[in-house]
Amino acid sequence: MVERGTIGDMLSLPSLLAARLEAVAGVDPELRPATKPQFGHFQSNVALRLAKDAGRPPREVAQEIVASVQLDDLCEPLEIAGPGFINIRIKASVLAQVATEVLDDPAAGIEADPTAARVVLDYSSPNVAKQMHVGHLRTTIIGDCFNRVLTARGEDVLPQNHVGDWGRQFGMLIEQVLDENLDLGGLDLAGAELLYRRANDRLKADEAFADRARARVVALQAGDAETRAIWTRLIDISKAGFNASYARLNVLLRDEHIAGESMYNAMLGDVCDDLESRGIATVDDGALVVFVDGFEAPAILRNRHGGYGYDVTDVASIKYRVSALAADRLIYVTDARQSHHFQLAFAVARKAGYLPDSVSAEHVGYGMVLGTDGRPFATREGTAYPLEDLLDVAEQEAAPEIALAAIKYADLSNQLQKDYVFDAARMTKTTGDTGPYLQYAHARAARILRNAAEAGIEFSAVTVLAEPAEQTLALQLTKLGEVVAEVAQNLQPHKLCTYLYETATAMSVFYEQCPVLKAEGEVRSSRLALCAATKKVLATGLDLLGIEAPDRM
RNA sequence: GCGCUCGUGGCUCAAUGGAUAGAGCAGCUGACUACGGAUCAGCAGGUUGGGGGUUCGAGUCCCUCCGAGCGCGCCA
Repeated sequence: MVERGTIGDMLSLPSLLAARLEAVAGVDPELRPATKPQFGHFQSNVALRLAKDAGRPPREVAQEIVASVQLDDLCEPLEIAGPGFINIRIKASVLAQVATEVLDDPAAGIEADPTAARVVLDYSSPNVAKQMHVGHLRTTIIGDCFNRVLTARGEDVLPQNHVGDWGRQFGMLIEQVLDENLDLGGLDLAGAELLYRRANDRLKADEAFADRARARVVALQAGDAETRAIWTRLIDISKAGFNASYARLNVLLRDEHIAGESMYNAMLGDVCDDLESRGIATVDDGALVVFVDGFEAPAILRNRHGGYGYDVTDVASIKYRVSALAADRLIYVTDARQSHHFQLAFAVARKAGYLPDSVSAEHVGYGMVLGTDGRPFATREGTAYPLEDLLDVAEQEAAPEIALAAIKYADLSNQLQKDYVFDAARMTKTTGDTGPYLQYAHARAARILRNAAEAGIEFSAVTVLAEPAEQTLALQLTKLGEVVAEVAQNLQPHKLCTYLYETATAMSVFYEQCPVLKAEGEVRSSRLALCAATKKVLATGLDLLGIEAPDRM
């Protein structure tokens, strides 16, 4: 048997194996999950690499390692295969023990990062007086997932919703409100968007109106009371609309996370003055700009008309988040097209000293949402597709809880930078690699546990793992912690999706091959414990994706 | 013109420089008086866009070409 303190309490099973192998091999054994079941549970290729330097046959080197490594307490006898791979199979009793540890751990094996720090996470960022559209779906879902994953790792996550609540569009909006003598009390976000369109149409057609709109922007910036009051009302109307969408999406964003563009407005002048006085920013062609090595075009802090663009706003946001919010890590979740902009903003902030080397800054760029025709998802008129309508489309295929799971899983389960096709019929299927399939596997485990409870059958630990399907599932359950750690580091949610899909598949195979309630004695109680651990892992993992795991479907 | 992202079965996607490139969908064969089959088992389907190179080993790294999408100073 394994001594107490050698598993779980101190080291995860893979770390323990790696440490024992390294003690013999002298280098990191690069332990990997086995690529096929017949190769065992884990494999190491260390002999292949050592053999090259030593000028000896790889299998001979592998033999030496196998002969001297101490793994008898954890593993079946090691095997050497192919050109010199060392294949490792964990003992069933050890698998049972680590599976039980997952069951007993409230965090299901997810460990806090000892270097946890403050993460400022920028996502969602809708625009005032516009409904959220398909483009906001991804940033909101992805950001929400990062929020949950990083929080689970013990990070101090501070969401920042960079709402578009400032800029020239407010001149025309407010002027249109005044012209129409509009009662803002009866206006919702959809109505505000119509107002936006009316104002925008008129701006193009009516030069006098355009002049008044420009003057209104000046009044807004100068703090004119009536102008500010209308501006504030438009923001409140928009926030109510955003919150309705957030509630429907079941994401964690709240009003307190709103840090709109207007918040940085007062800082922009100071940033410009600071950078100009230190010679970092220079006047070029009438604009105040910063040239950075590696970038052909400069960042434009202030245009030739004295206006501020989004380069300087994001530089200010970096400065603010590092100094005032004490960020140790900055993450911006926006579409991939803004990649260049953020690399430039980061470079300017580094050059200015606003972003010290101790603080990391990452732009997570995601691809577009395409229709089934392979083109950007848009309305028939070619305008952006409203988010609420998109949810409606999915809910025509499945109940809201299922449809939302389908959408989120489809969004998170492929590499973020790729475009993906929004195919409501496909993503809501309950077979295959979909959100609903994962929910179903969870519901199956829940049903068995429910039936057991009704029958008064008790269980406590995983003790018997005679069947291959049981072993595969048990091993799978122990990997949640490392997968979550990897996602927190690399910000790739699809890795978690893949893991959960494999877990659901392992559960389904177990379900077919290993009757639980029809079994008896210790086998039954062990299988019940395995079901409980599976339910916990699936529910925990789905929650990190922002997906609910109902007990019944 | 420069830069970024991408190119893997009919379709949608995986794959830390490691073994015979894995899944799902669609197609075909099977398994239901069931812990609710919203499932499972199996078959078929691939010279990883082309060509070089590095390596014991390349879908992965380097070079080059082809193709797709997106960016490239005063909109955000």
